[in-house]
Amino acid sequence: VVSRLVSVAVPVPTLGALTYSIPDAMPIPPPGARVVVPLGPRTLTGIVTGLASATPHFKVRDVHRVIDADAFVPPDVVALTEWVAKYYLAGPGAALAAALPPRALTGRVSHFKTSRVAALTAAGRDAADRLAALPRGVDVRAADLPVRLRRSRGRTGTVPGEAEPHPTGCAGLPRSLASLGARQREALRVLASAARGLATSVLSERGVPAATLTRLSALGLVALRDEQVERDPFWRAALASPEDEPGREPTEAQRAALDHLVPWAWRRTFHVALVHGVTGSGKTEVYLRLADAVRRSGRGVLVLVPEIALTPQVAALFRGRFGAAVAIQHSGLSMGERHDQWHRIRRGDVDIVIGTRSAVFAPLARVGLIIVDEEHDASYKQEEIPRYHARDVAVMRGKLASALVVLGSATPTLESYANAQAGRYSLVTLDRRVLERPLARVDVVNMRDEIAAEGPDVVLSRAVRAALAARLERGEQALVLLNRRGFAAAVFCRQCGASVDCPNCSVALTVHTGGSRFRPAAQGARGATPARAETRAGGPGRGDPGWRARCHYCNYAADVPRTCPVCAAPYMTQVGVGTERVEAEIRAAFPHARVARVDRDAVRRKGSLVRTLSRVARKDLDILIGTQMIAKGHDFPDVTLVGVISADGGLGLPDFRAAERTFQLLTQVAGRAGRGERAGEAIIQSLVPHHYSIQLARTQDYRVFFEKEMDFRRAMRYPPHVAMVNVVVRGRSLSEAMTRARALAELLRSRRGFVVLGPAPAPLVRLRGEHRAQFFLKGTSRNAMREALEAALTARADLARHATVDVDPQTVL
DNA sequence: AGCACGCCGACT
DNA sequence: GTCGGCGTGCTC
Repeated sequence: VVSRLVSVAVPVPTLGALTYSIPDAMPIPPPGARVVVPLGPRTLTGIVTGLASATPHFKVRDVHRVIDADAFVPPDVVALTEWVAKYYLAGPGAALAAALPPRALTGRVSHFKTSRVAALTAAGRDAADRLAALPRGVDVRAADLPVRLRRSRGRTGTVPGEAEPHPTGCAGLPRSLASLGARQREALRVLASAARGLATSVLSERGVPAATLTRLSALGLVALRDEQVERDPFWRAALASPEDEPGREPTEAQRAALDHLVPWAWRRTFHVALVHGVTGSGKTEVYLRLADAVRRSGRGVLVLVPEIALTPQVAALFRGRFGAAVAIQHSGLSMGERHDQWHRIRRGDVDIVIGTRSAVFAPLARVGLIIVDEEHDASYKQEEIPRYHARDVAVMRGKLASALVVLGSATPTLESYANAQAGRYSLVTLDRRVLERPLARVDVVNMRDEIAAEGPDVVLSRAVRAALAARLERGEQALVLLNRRGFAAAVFCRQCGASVDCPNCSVALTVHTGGSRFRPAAQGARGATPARAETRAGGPGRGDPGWRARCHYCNYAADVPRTCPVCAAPYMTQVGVGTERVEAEIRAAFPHARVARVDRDAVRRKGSLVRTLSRVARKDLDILIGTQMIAKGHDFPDVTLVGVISADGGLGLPDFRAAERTFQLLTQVAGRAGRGERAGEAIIQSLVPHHYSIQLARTQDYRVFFEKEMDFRRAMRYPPHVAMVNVVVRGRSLSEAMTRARALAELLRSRRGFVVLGPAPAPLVRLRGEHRAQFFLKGTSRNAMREALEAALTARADLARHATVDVDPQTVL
């Protein structure tokens, strides 16, 4: 008797693969096919992961329906998600969900999204033609335009607004083209070039709001219809058209890199290469040529980038070089767009996929090359279940597909560089910038000296102010980095010392200027402390609606109190500088400079980041202030100065990667300077200027940093010297969390192959109202840790529900 | 994740 | 006296 049992992964985070039977009347679905199954009182869609052989000791239920005769998710991607589920101790359903477009399983059965499309009607086309025929700037008079429009009689169920061209220029026209506003005319002009119409979302990005279309529709000039369209996610990457020079010969270093990498790609065996190329060394050109070679050999290429919205250049370059053969996957796309792209890939319409971390699961066939650009970037780690690291998943996918995996960075993670040193990866080094452009000179300013000279409130050092002034004078651009958003980091009482904390989390609230136009009174001259924030002195907190205290973890917000909530003293003082404060200082110091800010608050609106970045590219901005967002791989040739307001933010954190993060950030941001013809300069402000991560970023000496940091990790037994797992346990009180954590840790301590450290209260001891305790597993055997954890979490499901397991944690807060 | 069951506060 | 809060358990 042939087994008619299948394993099905269901979109339920904590559940393993479940066994169902296939009724005789149905064909056995292959791995990757979707099936509709009953689960308790529910009915949901799952993915077949394979045949189930065992004779179960529970009653097996029938599959309701087999949706796909063939794999919906490619079988190798199913295998990859099974590996992810195991490695990261997530349920197979959760891992599979990461590989599917959003709501593929949980949404409605219909997977098709429609777009509202606007197109010109006959009358609209007529009107657009007439408008186009008019010379620009001519005042349009009603009498010249014999188009008559009448309002809909409003019969229900019909398209409102029929228009009819009037035979002659007749008097008494109720409406005419002359009455069309500028927006409406613009809409007609834009639509005239799109015979089949344009999606309203596209139109709104081009400055035609939906209201205008509704109005034109009522006038009968535009017809609105709902249509299933192939959405083009590239329209939003308006920055696009970076200067691509495909004809240019690769540099000698690029040639050498390709001579090493291309043969590996031909070999069709699994191999990992680390490309360590300094900022501006032309890694992207290597990727493009390598991708071209692999694509020509009939195999697929997967390109992972940290965040497309931040670095649209790489995607745009690939799109420019390879055109429609490229698909894009990232979180900035609408659900419909992501869905479309996923299906394009699955159908085999493309052979190159570019995307953020989730694209590592793209349903691309015959993968021959996987590129992980900026492999050090923290955004490759997903901080929700399944807590996978896309770089590591990429390596595993390469292994399963016998593909070449290329990891690229100017500041590789210790993990990757250690693998290269150990010979597990090959190492390709590009240690010069293209065209022999020098790396930026980096200076470190000791802020203690500045404080001594200028007072405790100094934000911009004399060196940074002078350098900014020089850039403005020369018409060059500057980036100013501070990796902390908001205006001030905390508010505290100078009488009793109490700080204003989040009621739900164990953190101080951050002061924001709020969404209002309000700018802090920054009337000070050079060296003044424009936004010195004391409530009694007219700073924030005097009931000004612009000032808010916000929690960056749970979004709690309150007005900044003017008196101390504890002792009622009116001496609330702000401490710690954020990007909003930096912006205020710079605007005060350079009132004529064109300044913009980029951080998560400033770019909340869709497209505003792209707009700001393109303003930099167009030289429409002099100074760009921002968080690490501005440190990513941008290529702005006229930026000759990078200022770092404080390099110290990360160094105080109780995180063993603090130094590595600081070194990476400083090296990367310094790499934004001097990429064009003029040399660049970076100035780093710090209270601990002699810290090795700062000093080695100054000399931009990766190798020395690597050796030094590896020594530290070895001595302290931290990754990559050992493997680590972090377990966070939650409870209503800290003692409850600690009790649970102790019980779980005790179950693990009896095992061999690793050690258990803790439990202890987590650094963020309270988060969103929950108390948190944590412990670590450290050891050389991931298998031992995984098996022990699986056993412990299964044995104590009551504890497991309050525990979160993070394998290879990137942050231990 | 849902959805049910099951015990403790403020209302018809 | 009930409605409903979410803690706990279960889903092939």
